[in-house]
Amino acid sequence: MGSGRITIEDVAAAAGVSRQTVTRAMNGLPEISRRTRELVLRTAAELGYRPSRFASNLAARRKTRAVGLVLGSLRNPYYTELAAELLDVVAPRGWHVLMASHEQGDAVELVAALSGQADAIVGYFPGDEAALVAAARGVPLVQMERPATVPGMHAVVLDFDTAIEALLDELRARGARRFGLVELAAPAAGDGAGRYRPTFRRQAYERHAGPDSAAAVVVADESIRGGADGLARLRAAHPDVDTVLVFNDLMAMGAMQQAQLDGVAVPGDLRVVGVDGLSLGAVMTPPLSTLSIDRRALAEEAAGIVGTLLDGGEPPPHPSIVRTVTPRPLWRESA
Amino acid sequence: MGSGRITIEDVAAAAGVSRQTVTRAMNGLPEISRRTRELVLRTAAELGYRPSRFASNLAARRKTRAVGLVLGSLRNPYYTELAAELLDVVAPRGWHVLMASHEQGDAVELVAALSGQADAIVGYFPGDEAALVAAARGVPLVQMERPATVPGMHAVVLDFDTAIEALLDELRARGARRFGLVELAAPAAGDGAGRYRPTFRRQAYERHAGPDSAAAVVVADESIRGGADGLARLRAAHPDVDTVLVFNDLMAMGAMQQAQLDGVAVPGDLRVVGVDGLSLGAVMTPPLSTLSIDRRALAEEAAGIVGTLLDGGEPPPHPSIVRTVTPRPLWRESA
DNA sequence: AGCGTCGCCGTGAACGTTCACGGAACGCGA
DNA sequence: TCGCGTTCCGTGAACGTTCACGGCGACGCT
Repeated sequence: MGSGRITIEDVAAAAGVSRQTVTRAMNGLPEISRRTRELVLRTAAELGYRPSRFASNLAARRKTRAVGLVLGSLRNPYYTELAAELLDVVAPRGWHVLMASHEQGDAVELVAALSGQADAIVGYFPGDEAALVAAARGVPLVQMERPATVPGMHAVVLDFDTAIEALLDELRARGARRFGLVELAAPAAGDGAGRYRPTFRRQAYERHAGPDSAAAVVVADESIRGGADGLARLRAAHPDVDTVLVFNDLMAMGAMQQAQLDGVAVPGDLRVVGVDGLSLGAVMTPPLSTLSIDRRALAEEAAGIVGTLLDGGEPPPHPSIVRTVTPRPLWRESA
Repeated sequence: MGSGRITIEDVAAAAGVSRQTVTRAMNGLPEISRRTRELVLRTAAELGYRPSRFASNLAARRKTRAVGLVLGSLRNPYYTELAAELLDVVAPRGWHVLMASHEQGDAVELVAALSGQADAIVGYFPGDEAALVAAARGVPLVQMERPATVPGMHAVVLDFDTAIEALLDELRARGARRFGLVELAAPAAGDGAGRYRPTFRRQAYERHAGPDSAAAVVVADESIRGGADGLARLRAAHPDVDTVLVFNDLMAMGAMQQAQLDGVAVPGDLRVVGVDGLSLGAVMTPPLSTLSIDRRALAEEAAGIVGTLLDGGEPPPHPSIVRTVTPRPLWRESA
């Protein structure tokens, strides 16, 4: 009983063999007899021996990569579908994925915790960028839906300006006269903690929905309930709104539910369109129109950045790598 | 240019300082002057130095735990909500979570890959248990919804027998006369790869739904589309079925969608009840009744097993630890 | 001048495993 | 008996970092 941990030497001593023989037994290597293998395995089990994965990986010069993924919430299908895509993208390369969400703590804490276990961290990081790269302790950060402004931080951003302009044009062609927006109360990709800052979606909306539409904005929580509540408030304050854009699909589902509750016909009385492009939107009644974000593309761009950062030339190519993905309208029946 | 990797010594040499000074600079430790810290940081960046997390964790005697989580799919909210719960449960303990899903490969491969990076692996493992524990190379496995039959494998199981009996009783009280079941084609928790084996849900159904109901079973894929397709086939073959139990909520959503498409009133003409208890079921029209699985309890039991296994007395307490969770009906309007 | 303190920096020795060897014991044919 | 191959097993030396020291100037105080 040295200083706590049971090492390979303890097992070797107890079994009356050498280190190397224990290794052979544990890892199923050849050059060991059936008898001793079983002996070693048995005594290892009795002692409760558990190899140190750190020592093992170090000694074996294993180059296995792990990327941390920080999401807003695992209860929002958008994030989990993004996670699914990222897994699909990085699995062929043999990378592992460490998961974390904002529900577990401050982004800076999450990054700090992850930095010891991951070779790169991608995802949504609210908070001060400088603090984030400091917490990362040298492991590269790839931020989503927010441009990178400090070295060490990279990004894949969404071009909402282009996307929302096109979306609103088409909605007008379909008869929309008065727009409204259900905006996010505490932007996941925002800057300050707790402090509200208009999201890129809102900025694009206000730029393209007409001068009088900037007033028809309510903020709501990022949940089904929040979306329902938001729509109720929006309609109370602006009864003339005939087309509402909702921050994301989850909230849009809540909004549609609320509309149904209030006897408002969708899309007859009110056009509803979300953002995200969740497949679950298709099973709503009516199916939800949405500004679809190509999560596969997001994942691929992020993985691409990580790849060039990790496997690329020794010096980091550029201060910051930024790539862009443009959302596209997905017309279903709700608008 | 030793043998590829840039080590701390390379940086030290390039900066004209010692190992320890580089460590101090990289980790923000005291006992170093401002000048040299910046010098070291700069040369480290130029060289593209990236500390080995394995060496670091080993030398620092860090005891950070990581648990692997193997799920069926990240596109099924049931799994991701379970993941969310597990994260919530283990985050306070400071554990990390490595994510993997069946979509990325065979469970045995996943376990083998994860075993090098995780201290324990929990989740859904189709396939031969012995092969799984072999692939785990000593790291404990906690299996969900399937009892453990070999040492090294532990489990948290679901008591569908009790739950489904109660469910069917209540459905009969509500007027159900003829039951049907949409069963899973390729059970995630099954035994063989590809080879069909009745799930515990089906076994319980057949035991309690009456002798004539065993025939009214169709198998379908684990997806919304699969559920829709399954219901269509079930109704074609058994038009007299007035109450259908669907393997999970995702498939049940598809079934409801199909019913609506076919002009079948739910619950008027057909009662539909799923399994899982997804919160998203509440936004369906009509809201989906379901046999709710307490994912928080599942996660807590799994984490509990891992905890006793890892922190417990040196010898593993028992050949196998098995804990049970009982699903409970969640009545909404679809039944 | 002597002494203690403080700030900065460097040197062995871990940490727990795997890799590349080398070597003993045994069997077998010539 | 010798030679040779097989099978099994053990011994340094890595792997790349952090920890616990110890050293060495500079400075201030008595």
